[in-house]
Amino acid sequence: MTQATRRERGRAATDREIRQQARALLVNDGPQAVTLRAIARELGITAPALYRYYTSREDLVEHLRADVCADLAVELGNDLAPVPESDHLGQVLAICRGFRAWALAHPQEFTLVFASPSEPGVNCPAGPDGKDAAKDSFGRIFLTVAGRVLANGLLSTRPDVEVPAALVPDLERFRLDLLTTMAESGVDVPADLLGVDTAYAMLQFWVRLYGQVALEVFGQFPFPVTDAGPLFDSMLADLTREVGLH
Amino acid sequence: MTQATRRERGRAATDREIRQQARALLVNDGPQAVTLRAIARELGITAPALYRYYTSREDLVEHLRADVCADLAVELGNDLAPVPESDHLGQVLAICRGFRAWALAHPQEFTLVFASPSEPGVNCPAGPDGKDAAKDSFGRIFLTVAGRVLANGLLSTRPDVEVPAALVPDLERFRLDLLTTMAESGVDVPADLLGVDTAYAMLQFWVRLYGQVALEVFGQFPFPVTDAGPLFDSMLADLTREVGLH
DNA sequence: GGCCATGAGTGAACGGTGTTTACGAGCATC
DNA sequence: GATGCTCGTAAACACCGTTCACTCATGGCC
Repeated sequence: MTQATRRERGRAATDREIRQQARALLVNDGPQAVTLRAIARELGITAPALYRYYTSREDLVEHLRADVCADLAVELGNDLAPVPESDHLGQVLAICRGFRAWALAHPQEFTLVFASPSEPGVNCPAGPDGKDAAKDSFGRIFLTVAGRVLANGLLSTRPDVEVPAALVPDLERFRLDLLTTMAESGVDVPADLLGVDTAYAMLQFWVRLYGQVALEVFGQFPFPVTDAGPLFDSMLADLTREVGLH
Repeated sequence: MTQATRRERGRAATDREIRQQARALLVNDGPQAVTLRAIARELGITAPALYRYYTSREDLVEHLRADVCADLAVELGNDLAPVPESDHLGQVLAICRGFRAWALAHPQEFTLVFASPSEPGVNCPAGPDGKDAAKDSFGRIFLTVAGRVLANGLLSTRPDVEVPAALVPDLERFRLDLLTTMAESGVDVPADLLGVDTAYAMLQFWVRLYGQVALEVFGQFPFPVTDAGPLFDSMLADLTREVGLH
């Protein structure tokens, strides 16, 4: 079981503790509170000791981002679990509502992961294939649901919206990426069911979902909204209707 | 002209300089670089002197937010100027594109003003009427354009989308707020042209505009996008079509 | 014109931060 | 048992926001 040596186990344990405490500070007191000295204090060690685990504070925060993503992924998985796999609309609604609920419940984490203005490549510790390794676990769960919907031929792109020509090359790459990712997740999507138009529809879906959630988290309504829930559901209904999901 | 005394003029001048330097630091080196000591250093004074002007660093940042808003408002005004007032669609496009361009060109400022996770009341120095005084100048310019469109009866809400019942009270307040604000801006909008459904449409318009811009600024696309411009224009076309603007 | 309150700015200090460096104790291995 | 490697410490440096006691020019008032 634990082939790791005694030292390795100890190291892994404190590493877990570090991230755990960092996370607690982030949630309870905001991002400016996640400070090396505070983390060390909670663990009963001194700040420089943390440099045995992370090269800098920013490095730690980066790993924190990945942790948050992973947690979000399992949380969305839990939201998805009670919905029967055959209820495709229900699954889509569950994951979208789950994402919103998570974001509203964890604004600090949401900001850290989804609203940090950083040039690409700095923010995300890219995996060996150049992809964002951290957010992948989160994206995968979205794509698994989307894949199941696609595999059942439940999506119908609107013929009246045409894909902007300038986006076609990017979308083509996205399409291939989707197909491989879905295949990895065990969902077999016939390639002809996922055209460039479908990829475009998925992009637009995400844009609106992300946008609505971000607006809610940052409270950027043009007037005080007592309950944004119905607004979100209205948007969600519009969204599912537009992609032909019923 | 300058009735102010010598001291008052000096005070106002250094205040301007403070905000100017703070702004420069924000733009060039990010929010964490706008530090009291750095600002003071640039001005050739010491940090405690800044406390004669602002009660704390947070207070200064708050005023910085207002400055940014005001600048955004005048910039949008400039974008709007070359478009003839009769070209309503052109005005709407100009202001939306202007907002996007500003956000992409000033990500730090955008984050500061539009993506800071803060409970309401803390963030914005509310005016005497309880409204967000800073963002008002920015919202007003949007509303002026919207008002002109409305006054000409160019908006047609879709009959197939119904307003969520839970939002009606909020929307009613928003509607009245809109009418008074538009009247203040010199645009006379007949009250019957701005129903709750129209207010809802305007809300949705803003949600999608804000959402798309935020997504672009934070680069949260599910795949690398070489040029997001066409995507934005596509969304904008969709948006104007949905509100019946042609 | 002289007086004095006021207000801008200073310097030192306190407690906090990230980070580097030199050093010591303990574990794993030969 | 000696050796080397790893985790952790203590001290130090350079910053940061903020407070406080202090100067000193300014501006209103007699």
